Amino acid sequence: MGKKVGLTLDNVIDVAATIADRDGLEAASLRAVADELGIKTPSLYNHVAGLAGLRRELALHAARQMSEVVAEAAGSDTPEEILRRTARSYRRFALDHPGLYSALLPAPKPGEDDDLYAAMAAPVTTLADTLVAAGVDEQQTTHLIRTLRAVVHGFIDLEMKDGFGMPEEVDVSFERSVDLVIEGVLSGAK
Amino acid sequence: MGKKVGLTLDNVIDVAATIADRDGLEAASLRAVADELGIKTPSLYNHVAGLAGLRRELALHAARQMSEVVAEAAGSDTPEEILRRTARSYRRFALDHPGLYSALLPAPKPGEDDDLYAAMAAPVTTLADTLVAAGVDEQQTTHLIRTLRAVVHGFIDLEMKDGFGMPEEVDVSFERSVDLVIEGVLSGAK
DNA sequence: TGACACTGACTAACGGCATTAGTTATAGTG
DNA sequence: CACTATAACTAATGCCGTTAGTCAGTGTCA
Repeated sequence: MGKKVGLTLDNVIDVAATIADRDGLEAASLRAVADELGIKTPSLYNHVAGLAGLRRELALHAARQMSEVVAEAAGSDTPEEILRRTARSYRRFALDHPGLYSALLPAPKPGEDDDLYAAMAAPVTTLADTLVAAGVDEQQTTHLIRTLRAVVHGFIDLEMKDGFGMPEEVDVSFERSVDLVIEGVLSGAK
Repeated sequence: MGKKVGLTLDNVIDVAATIADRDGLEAASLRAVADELGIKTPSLYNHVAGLAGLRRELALHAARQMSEVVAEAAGSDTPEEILRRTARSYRRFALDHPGLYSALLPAPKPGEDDDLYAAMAAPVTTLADTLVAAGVDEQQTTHLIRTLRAVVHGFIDLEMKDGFGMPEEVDVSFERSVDLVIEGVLSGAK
């Protein structure tokens, strides 16, 4: 039968990411990915360490893309604008790639998977630098970043899982949520 | 063999909730619940509509408990204090019952499961009433509640999935996040 | 060029889980 | 006391992940 199809890890990840974004992370099973690639499930083990490995690769893939997206947003004028654009980009990525975004949680423990941990920490680090550069007290940044992350992630998660009743004006709500927090963060402890 | 063990729906839910809170929602499988109850998996179908049905019952159970918890917090003096206590109670419930809290998402679509929808809407409705009573413009409450829910849920979700790097002072961060948002919400558009 | 190891596909088999269909004994009701 | 509904059961199917063992094509090196 078919031998040496010439499959690469990137190939596997791309297919898995597509399925995850289309049908949800759960749907990106080894079976589904293998079928889509035209191979049998066990053959995937030559590229990926089982389902857990596939999930890990997806998380890494997502973290890298997210880092790029967030890095692009860092090229603005004022700190407010940087934070606003970062938040918007973050949400846009999540809505465009719900499967990949889901793969981003849970995070690994600090000592457990250094590569993944570093990749996931990158956007947060960028944000931290921005805040410090804006004159925010370094002691406070930890708390402030947590607030920002909480608002943005919470909003996205509720939005994706349909936790909001009325479907309209969600964009407006997001803008207001982000503005409110940014304002509070930058004025409160400068 | 053993017949008529005298099992009730509440029994099933209690066991499932215990497993979910101890080992995670995923671990509350039909198999695990049946084993714990001393019956075989198919027998559960006499009490619950499969795994989806069990999850639905867990969500309903969680929503009712959450409503109680939130309702208790509504008995404070100032609107600020009500909101603060509500946020704290919400988080405490999530940390005490991580499995049940997970079952609370995703929410059903408005027309899909009216009982569950109503149960899950109750805490939000309580909050909305509180805000309006505090003099917040009714037009704005939708946005404001979304902000509050986003911060609280986002914080909890990141906390539970270990999305925060440093383990210490998470309580402090939560208080600051909530205070910041409450302040902004109540002062911004009163 | 030809032997040879490596790679990456395969088949076979197992175990966990959810689900459905069909069976049977118990418990409550007339 | 018979009858019916209930709530347990067994048996069987299918999906999924995983492991072990097999085998053919690919590239390398003497």
